[in-house]
Amino acid sequence: MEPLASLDRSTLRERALDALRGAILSGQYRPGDHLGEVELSTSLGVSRGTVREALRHLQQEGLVSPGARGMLRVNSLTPAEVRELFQVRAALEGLAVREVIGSPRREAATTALREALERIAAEDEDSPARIQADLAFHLLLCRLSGNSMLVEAWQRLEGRMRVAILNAAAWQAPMTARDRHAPIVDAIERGNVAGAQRVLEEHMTAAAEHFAESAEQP
Amino acid sequence: MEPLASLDRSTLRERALDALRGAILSGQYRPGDHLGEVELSTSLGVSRGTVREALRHLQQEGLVSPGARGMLRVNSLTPAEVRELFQVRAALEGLAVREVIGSPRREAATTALREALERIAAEDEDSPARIQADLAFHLLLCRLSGNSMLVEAWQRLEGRMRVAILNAAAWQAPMTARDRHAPIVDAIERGNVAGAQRVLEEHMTAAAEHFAESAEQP
DNA sequence: TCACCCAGTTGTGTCGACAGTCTTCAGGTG
DNA sequence: CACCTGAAGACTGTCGACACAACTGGGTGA
Repeated sequence: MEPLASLDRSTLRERALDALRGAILSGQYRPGDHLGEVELSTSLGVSRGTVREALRHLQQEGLVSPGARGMLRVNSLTPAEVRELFQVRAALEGLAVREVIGSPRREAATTALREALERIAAEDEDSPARIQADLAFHLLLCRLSGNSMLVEAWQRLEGRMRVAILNAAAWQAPMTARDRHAPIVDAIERGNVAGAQRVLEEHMTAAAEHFAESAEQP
Repeated sequence: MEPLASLDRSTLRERALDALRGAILSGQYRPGDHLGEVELSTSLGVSRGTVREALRHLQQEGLVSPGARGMLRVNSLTPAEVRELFQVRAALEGLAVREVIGSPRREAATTALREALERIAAEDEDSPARIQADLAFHLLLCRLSGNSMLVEAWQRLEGRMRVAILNAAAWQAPMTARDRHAPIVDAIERGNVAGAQRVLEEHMTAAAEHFAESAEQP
């Protein structure tokens, strides 16, 4: 007789948060849509206060922003903001690259990054899972730096990144292609700080332009 | 007859948030202290729900973190986290420096930064106002980059920075001295990217060590 | 003596209700 | 016809109460 699976101890607030975040990131709510507390609480089957807390959390994540009379709306990013966002990402991941290369665990790190590369390649192009794998690669890079504050800062940007990606109706496969990411890992393996940073920078700039352009013609 | 001053339209939640943040950052609550919803709501004279929302906000700011049974406690940082924090700051402000130097408004920026420098010097050493002015200088640097996402990312770190500073019982005046910051502005004025970044990096490293050491012997 | 059980206390989690505000629109008034 | 006025509707802001889980301390039986 197998042991019982441990019970789900998450609070309603957490589950509501996940549900709302998922609904927004899956495109169920489009940028500009109004998220009413009453409507959401009835459809989720929880009280308004619980929904409210989840919405406030999403607000701090940057997925929704307050409009007139405190009413929350799904956020969207201007092309300029998209470019700015990827600049910040480049700065953060640049630090990550420097740290990874300078760390004694560089070998193990490259191995882990190559595995993440495989997981990207294993997903269908244009699928949400591929986006997830792509972001997971970059997050792993941050984690491998061993800098927990860096990881936190990056994760706080994640919501907005997903908004930017989501707004790009036409998701171009080349953006997640192996040859975009592999050179980064290669440079890390060789211990080439300048090279890794340059490749990363180029990747971010290209991505920024791609998503910024998509945001220009809604 | 002069026009009436516009009324304060802030919500109770915002005021509770400010009050709690101020209480923590002024040292009224020390790291590790338990922040009970009931206690706070009675002393602030608002309902638990309102306090609750403010606490959740502080949680996302990194000022408090959940302990056993979801009870919130005032956060403290380990020396390692302090060093990591300042590394991230260096990366972000490094980007800011690059952007400011590359922007056409570089002259106006240096003027503004020098004014901020004056405001630091105008405050008494070892005073909270001086810490405020110091942080304002760095925030201004980020703002002048024109990158709103950078500003946001920096501000999300601000809470934790203040925790780190607060934990350093002995605030050493040299940390906010003019000769710590002036070289940064000088290098920006000269358009010396590498120099500005190096000075900034040194400033951050020195600050990190200072605050990390203070955190080591509580 | 020690393990166990059982209130009592102290927290947070969640809810439903009331209050206040802004918008909208119909209707009256000059 | 333009404008002011009032009522209705749709929101969010705020509150108090109940439910529930975890720790605490003392009593009980072997």
